[in-house]
Amino acid sequence: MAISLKSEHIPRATIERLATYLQVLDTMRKDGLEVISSEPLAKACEVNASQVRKDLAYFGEFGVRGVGYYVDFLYEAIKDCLHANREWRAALIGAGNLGKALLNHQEFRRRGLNIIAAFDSDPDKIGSSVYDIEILPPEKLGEKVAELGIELGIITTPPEFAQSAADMLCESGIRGILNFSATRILTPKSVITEHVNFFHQIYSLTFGITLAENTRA
Amino acid sequence: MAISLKSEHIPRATIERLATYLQVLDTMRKDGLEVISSEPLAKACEVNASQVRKDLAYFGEFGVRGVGYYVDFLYEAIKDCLHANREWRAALIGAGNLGKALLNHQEFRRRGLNIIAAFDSDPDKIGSSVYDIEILPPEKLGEKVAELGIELGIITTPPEFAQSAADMLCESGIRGILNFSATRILTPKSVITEHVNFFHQIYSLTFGITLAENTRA
DNA sequence: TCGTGTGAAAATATTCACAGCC
DNA sequence: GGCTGTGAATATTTTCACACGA
Repeated sequence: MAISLKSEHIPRATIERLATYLQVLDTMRKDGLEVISSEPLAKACEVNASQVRKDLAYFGEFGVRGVGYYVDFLYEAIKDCLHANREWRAALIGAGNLGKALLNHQEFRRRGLNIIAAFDSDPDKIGSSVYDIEILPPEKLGEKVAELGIELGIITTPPEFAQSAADMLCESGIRGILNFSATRILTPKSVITEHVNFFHQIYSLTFGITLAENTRA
Repeated sequence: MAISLKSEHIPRATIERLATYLQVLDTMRKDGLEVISSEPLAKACEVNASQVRKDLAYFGEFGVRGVGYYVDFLYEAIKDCLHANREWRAALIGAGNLGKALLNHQEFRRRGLNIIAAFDSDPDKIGSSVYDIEILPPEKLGEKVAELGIELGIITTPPEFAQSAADMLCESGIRGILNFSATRILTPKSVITEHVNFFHQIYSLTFGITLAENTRA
């Protein structure tokens, strides 16, 4: 499917919601649901129904008036919108607990994110294999990125090594970085960086719970 | 420190940014920096300087005019704002790869999130220990939550078990849920749920990279 | 003088309401 | 008849610009 943007700028919040719609549609698809309208889809995602329609309208017309959206079709359409309808190859730096868990995260593979190379500077780890992926020394990064056509980098190192991992990834010719480390990293504008910080949600919980307790009182 | 809200409603985006400020201030603190002004702090977080000041203004006045913010003081103040200045106890359901990684995630402990109980329905896992935490059968959940004063639940099960894990957590008297599973879960309003979905960031990357490629052309 | 704290202005995002189409 | 797609109205968030205080 050819997706052409109807608007110059797409809000970041829209991209995040599209990812949520995908997740919910995936569940609905597995449950054998064939058609869904914006109202129940919105409810499942805890957003407003016109929000759903507006988000989709940035990219095209995917529904049928009077009917709703065909689940399979919409699922594929949104994947197209996000350019998630192809394999994306990634290299991971930092084979600690989290890194190893991500290396074996089936959900990534199922959705097209293939982590096909892993790096760590610990000599005890180098040479060992984690779920069929050999841990290589960081010096091999540039070589592997070129050889395997890797476009994404995933950083799961301790914070003190995160920036140098980012620098190496940028130099290797990668296009985007997913940073799971407990620090912010800086990259040139040509490399897009996304930060995954569990404390966003954790503090939303601690704040929200305490707020609820205090307003109830 | 006593924090009193200056405004009824705090934007969710503000809470997320406060979590980011904390992360950056933590790094600055480790680097021995004592005073910071909104401008460089904002730059490190990739936001606008008045955004930083406005976010803080929801909670109080933490700076010194003409000087800036004392790093240590601001760090503690923000933790107070988020109610992150105390231990929060959590139970984890689903001792797979990701669950185990989180059980041993030092960053959680260091920042006050203690996962002190873990549950899994797999008989092969029950009774084994992951980093000193014994894996218990789900039937023990209610008992442990009461006994240990657990307030948060973390779901790391496969998607098909996530809702029932959520139901059990709600019934056990937990206050908030952090859902890492690949599906949305529904909870009563009295239990706050936060969804962690790595694909928010992954799709932001795939979308952003492809957009950059196309507009460059 | 310098940088915070904050109303006012601008920009952005969300929701409404209904025309249009199946 | 029912639900999408969308312009217009609303609400929210961000940024500006400057008064204020160290």
